[in-house]
Amino acid sequence: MGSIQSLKGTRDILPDEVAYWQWVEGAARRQFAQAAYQEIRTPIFEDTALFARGIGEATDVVGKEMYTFTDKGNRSTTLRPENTAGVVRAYIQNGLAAKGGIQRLWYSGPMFRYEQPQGGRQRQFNQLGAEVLGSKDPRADGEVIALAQDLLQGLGLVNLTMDLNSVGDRSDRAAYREALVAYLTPYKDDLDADSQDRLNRNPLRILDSKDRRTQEIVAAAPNLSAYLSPESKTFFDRVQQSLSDLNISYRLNPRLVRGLDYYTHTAFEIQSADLGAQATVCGGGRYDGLVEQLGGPATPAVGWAMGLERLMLLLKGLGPAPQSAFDFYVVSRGEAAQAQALKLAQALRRQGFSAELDLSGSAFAKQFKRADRSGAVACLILGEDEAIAQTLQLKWLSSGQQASYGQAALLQDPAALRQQLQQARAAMSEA
RNA sequence: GCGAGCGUGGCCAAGUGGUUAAGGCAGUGGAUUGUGAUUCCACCAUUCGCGGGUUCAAGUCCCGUCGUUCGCCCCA
Repeated sequence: MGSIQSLKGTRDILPDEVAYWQWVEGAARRQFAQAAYQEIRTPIFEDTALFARGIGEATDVVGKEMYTFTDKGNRSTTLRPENTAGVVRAYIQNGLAAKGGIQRLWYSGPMFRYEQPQGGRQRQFNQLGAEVLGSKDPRADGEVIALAQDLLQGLGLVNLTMDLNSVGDRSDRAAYREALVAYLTPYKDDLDADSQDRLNRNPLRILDSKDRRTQEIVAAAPNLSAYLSPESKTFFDRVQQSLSDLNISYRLNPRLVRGLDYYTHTAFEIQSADLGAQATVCGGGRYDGLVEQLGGPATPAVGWAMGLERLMLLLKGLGPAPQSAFDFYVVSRGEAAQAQALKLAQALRRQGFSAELDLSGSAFAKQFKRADRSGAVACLILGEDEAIAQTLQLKWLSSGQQASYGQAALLQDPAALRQQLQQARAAMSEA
């Protein structure tokens, strides 16, 4: 080879695939606008301390997956591995809390984790996310989850399941952690190696180990739900109530423990059986302590993040992305006609039509073949004869019908032309 | 970071040590000097991810390396 390749775990999204991305982005943008969520764009790299403090030193994301480097000013800098910490930082720094009320935010963009790539997992990947800051109302949890569900459903994804759990507040978890460690310690030697390691560092993660022996041991472990305070229990009940009010189905999973330390109370994951080991399409929950932990005022919050590459894998399995057909393909032959075609294409675009100009200069037969494949609704033909007469032929590609127009006359009534295109398009989609 | 599989043109591939690396799709030019299909012809990899080794001989065997796929870990 010798030529430079994209780095491991990164990939190009080529024009054919971009149709899916634009489809998803458009749907998300509309959905968020309807629910009064505003877009926020934060930097792709941040102070390393933001993630260390926000996500938690003991997590795998911080411990072994961050792209961290020292910049020329000797600052420890990290490519964001997720965006909740960044959004919270922006919320605090820009005084959004002081504006009062509830902030509903969404974002979309690349995240970076140094991991072994696999289907549905890359080193640079894109997440779409929603965050509601400033509400401790359990309906906020319901709203945010419904938004994710509606978006996925609107894209035609129906074979998804959602797991739900409450991980309680900080003191609930501390009490549970103690009980869990007490239960697991006698079995220490029977746990898988990773779980043994986690016994001190992050024991809750042992709950969703995939190791069979560990699973057997964990099956009889004390349940987190038994350690929830009455307040936490009530809150979780009300979250579930709001989900059933919204007709959202879910499965209670007492083992669901998410890998980022900031989660409190609600935790959920939306999964697909069609993604192999990377089943989670969307994950999130409540993080009532994070804003304060990062130096802001005590602020309850709830949100989620969706893995767009995983979403694309699912959508590709369902069929092609919807695309609107192109209006005109312009073919020409002869110097004078070619010049006129160039001007014609521009005039069409200025009237709001889409027009692709054939630049090949090859035989008409070849140009028509390309017109056919371009997906255009109609073809405009300018040859030597038309150049002299200042006319053009308009050919409807699906019916083959063709008519002659004066070059100036074609655009005299754009509304009528637009209507004709619409009719031809409708006929195309019927066929 | 660990374990296993795979790497032949833009894409899909045949090839399992012996002279010139099948075939299909796509592409380009032509048969058709002004009309999309079909058909036909021509062109399209001095080289099999990369580097080294074994051999008279390597796409084919060995080692390394890079990439990729699947699983673990973890997550979106």
